[in-house]
Amino acid sequence: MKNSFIHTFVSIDCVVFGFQDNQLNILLIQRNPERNESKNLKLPGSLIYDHEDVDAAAGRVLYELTGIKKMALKQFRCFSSPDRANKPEDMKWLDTAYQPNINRLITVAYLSLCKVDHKLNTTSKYKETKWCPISRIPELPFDHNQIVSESLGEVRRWIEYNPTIVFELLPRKFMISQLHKLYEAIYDKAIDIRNFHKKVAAMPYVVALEEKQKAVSHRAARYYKFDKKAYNKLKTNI
Amino acid sequence: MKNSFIHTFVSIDCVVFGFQDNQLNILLIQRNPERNESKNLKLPGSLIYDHEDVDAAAGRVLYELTGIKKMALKQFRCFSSPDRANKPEDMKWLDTAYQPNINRLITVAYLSLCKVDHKLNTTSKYKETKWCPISRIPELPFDHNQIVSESLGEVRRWIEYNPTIVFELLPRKFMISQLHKLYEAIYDKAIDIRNFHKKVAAMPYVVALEEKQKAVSHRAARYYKFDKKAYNKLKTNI
DNA sequence: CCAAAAGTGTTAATAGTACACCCATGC
DNA sequence: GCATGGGTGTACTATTAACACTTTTGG
Repeated sequence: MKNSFIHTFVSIDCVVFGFQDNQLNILLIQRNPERNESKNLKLPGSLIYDHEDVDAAAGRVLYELTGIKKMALKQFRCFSSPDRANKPEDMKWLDTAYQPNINRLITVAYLSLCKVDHKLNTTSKYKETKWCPISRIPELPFDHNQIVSESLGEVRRWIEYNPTIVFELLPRKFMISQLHKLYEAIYDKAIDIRNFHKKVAAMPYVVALEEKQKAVSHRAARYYKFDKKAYNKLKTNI
Repeated sequence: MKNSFIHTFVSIDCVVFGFQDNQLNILLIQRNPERNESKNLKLPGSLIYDHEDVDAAAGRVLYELTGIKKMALKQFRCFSSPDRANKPEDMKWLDTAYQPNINRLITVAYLSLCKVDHKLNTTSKYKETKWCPISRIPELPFDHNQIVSESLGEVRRWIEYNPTIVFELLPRKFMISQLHKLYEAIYDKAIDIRNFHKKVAAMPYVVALEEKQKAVSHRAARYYKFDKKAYNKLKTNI
């Protein structure tokens, strides 16, 4: 090679958020499922195939992981430091997982959102997965810790111009209290519950169901659902 | 190659905005300076060197273009369609400008902002440059038209969380009317001038100078400047 | 009747929008 | 004195923030 332009493999890595125990969690996978070590978790990701663009690759990885064909997905940044894949253990893993002599690897980071109670596809290459609270992310390979640390801000920005994506994190039927806790987790601050009720009441796309909570030792909460049609109608009217 | 993971060159492309004649303009360069054809303009960009990450490459291109070492810069999206570099004239240009047989090329798009009266570096490889109004961008190579079409929305989002970047587009000393026209151009709508004065008055980092316009056949406008220290102080107080 | 969480209204402050006239200057 | 663009204030509206008690239910 005469010049020194990079000629490189390209990967995508997904920061998949879930909501559990009133906290945001991130989905991590075991890098080497056979060895069940700790300190062996990473973000789900993949090299990109010839026929794909990066969005398609992210969609593929998420499909393999969750079985969902069109998950909410957002590209947020390309990570390309020349040093990002030169730790010995990371190079060794690339050798065996993909192919030897990957000298450089840039990655395009994606956000996605997933209901934690969704059954994950354990027949795929992602056999061992783990929801990990964002406050306790272990040491990860490559620059995955940096990717994770930039992701929450991106989720907040994403919600700014598409407030409906938060419902990807909740069950179909949810209670206002769940939505409330979710917002508190995302923005990491207390939100007044009365103002919050008012705010939700102003969202025509959050509709009350007849159904209520059962067998709880306090006043039963009403269930709500997200109505996509109502949202689209709202958007086209603006 | 046994498998079909992409092994590719990577470039960056910069959408450099300028403000001229009350319109946003984008800086385009002649692809082949010797042939001074029309329909031969492109976004400034470059392949990435071994020692660089994408931010550094964008900084390098902008430095070569403008002579400014640390231009305001924002990565906004990776463009990676398998088809993006397979028009015959684009492949031919890659052959001569870089090297033969570049089978695939992904690019990372950047935003930047530049004062249009800044002298551009015509001793570099970017000899022929042109400020082109965003309403009249010609047909560009690769997917540069798509990149441009996504860029204005990104500029708006950029301003959302860093309102100071707009001053990159104005002279050091500017009049409220210039700032006003700039906002109108960016948001593509009329903005009431009285409310705008109020808004500017509420920005402690826009400070009035003693100096006024001279030799104009109407009341002379006051000059203002952007005070970065005042902005940083404000930010740390929040 | 008590514990536990659900649900509900009012007021104050702030930010945003609409709107029209006088001012300074050169010619 | 007139044409040109500069600069100003007030009233209305919408949005956001602060704040505490009653309701329902199971045990």
